[in-house]
Amino acid sequence: MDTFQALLERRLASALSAAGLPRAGEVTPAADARFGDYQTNAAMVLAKQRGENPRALAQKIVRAIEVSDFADKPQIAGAGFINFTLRAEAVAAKTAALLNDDRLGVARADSPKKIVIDFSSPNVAKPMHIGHIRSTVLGDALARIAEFLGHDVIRDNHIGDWGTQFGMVIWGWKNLLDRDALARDPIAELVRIYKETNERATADPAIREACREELVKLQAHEPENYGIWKQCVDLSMQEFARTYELLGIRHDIVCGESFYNDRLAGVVERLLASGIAEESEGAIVVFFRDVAELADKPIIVRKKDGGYNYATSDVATVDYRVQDLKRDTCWYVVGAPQTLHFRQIFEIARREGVTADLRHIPFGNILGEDRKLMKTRAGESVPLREVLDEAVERARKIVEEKNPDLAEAEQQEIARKIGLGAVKYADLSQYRMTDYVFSWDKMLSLHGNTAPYLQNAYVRIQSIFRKAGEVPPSSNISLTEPAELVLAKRLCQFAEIVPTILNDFRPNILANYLFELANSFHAFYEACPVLKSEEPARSSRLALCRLTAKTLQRGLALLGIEVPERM
RNA sequence: GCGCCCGUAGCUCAGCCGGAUAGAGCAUCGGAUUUCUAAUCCGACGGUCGGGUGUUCGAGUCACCCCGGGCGCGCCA
Repeated sequence: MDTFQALLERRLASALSAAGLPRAGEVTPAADARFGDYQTNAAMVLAKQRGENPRALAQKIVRAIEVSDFADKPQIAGAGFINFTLRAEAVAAKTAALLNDDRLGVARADSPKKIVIDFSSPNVAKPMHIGHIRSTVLGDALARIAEFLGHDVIRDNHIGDWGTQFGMVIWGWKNLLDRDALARDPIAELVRIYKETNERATADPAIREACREELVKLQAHEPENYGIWKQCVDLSMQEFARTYELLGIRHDIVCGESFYNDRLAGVVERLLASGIAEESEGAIVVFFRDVAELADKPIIVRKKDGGYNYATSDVATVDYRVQDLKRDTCWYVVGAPQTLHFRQIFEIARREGVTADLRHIPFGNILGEDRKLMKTRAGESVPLREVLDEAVERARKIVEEKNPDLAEAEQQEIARKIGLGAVKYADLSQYRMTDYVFSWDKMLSLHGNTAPYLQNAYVRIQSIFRKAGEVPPSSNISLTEPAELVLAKRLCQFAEIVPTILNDFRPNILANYLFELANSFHAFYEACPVLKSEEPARSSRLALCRLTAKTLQRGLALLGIEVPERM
């Protein structure tokens, strides 16, 4: 099923060909409703290329183009724009067709990719904190969208489960561990022993040395230390799993840093053999002398003490994803501060002949109301679980106040959908690079571009259907009121915008669309009574409601957000 | 020093490959309810898009130079 945009592009191409002109320009949604629904700049682009008059070229194109089966006669305006206005019957027919399409008109990708998405990536022996929201929620949404578009997606949790900090964790485990505390709250106890060990090591060189020895034993896979490490990983994973379950997020594989341990020596040998890496000041280093931005920014792949660092394991990770997982596309949903690191890693991969599309998808920070990095009063990062629990609790209070008659269990379930939806949407509705200010009042507001506002539109529709009782689903749609036409056109645009999200990894494009859809629906709801209207308007409006609900539900699902039936 | 990101209404933010008179929400002010969830809608007010130069028929968007803020840059991850 073609979108109107795709249809117009095809008709434009035919017209250009018939007029003896090369393909040029594009069809975009009109900037403003008074210019119709779609516009093309083809005449202006051609005029520039050929040094001809744009309006004359536009005339030529308009004479050659055939759109009368779904649009009014194209209008020429401004410097040479050609504007198209859809006919209401065509919009009605398209809307009716969408009702019977599970994909709501969204085409599958022409060439499906085999993608691995690296997202969330928390650190073992530390709690997930507010800073993990963006990677987790953004990566999950991109995975859902890519899958819906027909791509083959593997979700990989590249957990931080290896590194020098484990020397201290193991020393603390052996000397400071409180078993009861560990049973009560494993992560908190691991954090406590790590912090205390760190303090002692700072003050006492003997303890510092002992920690180093524990680390060396771990790296040699000495059974006791390896066992302690494994317990730390398992306990952490259990904790992460609870958070992911609450969020409704899953991974297909968990290949953390330790997964690559036995591949690191091989990576360095290979880089040395190929001349990509060289020895420098005792370390093994890759220089990028021929790349201007990287010329003075080498990267170490083996420390002078013989140890490897995360650059090494990231090179090994590229290998595994491309060769073992057979991926042609790798997305790294990792914060903006790591931009340089990934440029270096990708440049190494390029030198090794990797042709897969390696993409760092960076994002900005979450700020507190003071516009500084969000922290607790004590100056520590805010645990993610606390944020999510508070979101649900705040939503519950609102539901309780607005809808006291609902059973408590239902209130709780609604609160979960609203609270978590609010947190996710606050993140996804913003361009990923902007640092955004975390505000409970804003994200839980029923006004404006928020999850509850969108969920409310869905709920109002469900309420209509509950009142309507048994209605045979009709796809007889006639659009007479302006608000009906605006809503129907909006519904047709879903299929146009979804594929564009992945151009630059911007789920906020979808969020903005859904906000506008909900807006159009609310306007329709005010202007057009549904149940009290006469046939055939009643059936037609019910059909519009049904498609709106389906589109809201599907769109929010692509963002990882659920809809309640009441709220 | 080198590099990356951000700077749009009083506040919080949209604005995808350059396209027409730059849009929302909050706040402020004014309206709408015997009506399907007013948990909503409609309207008004509000802008030298940080500054400048350039490319272009056309620049918030592209290039270069400044200013301001954030972040990163050989042995942490």
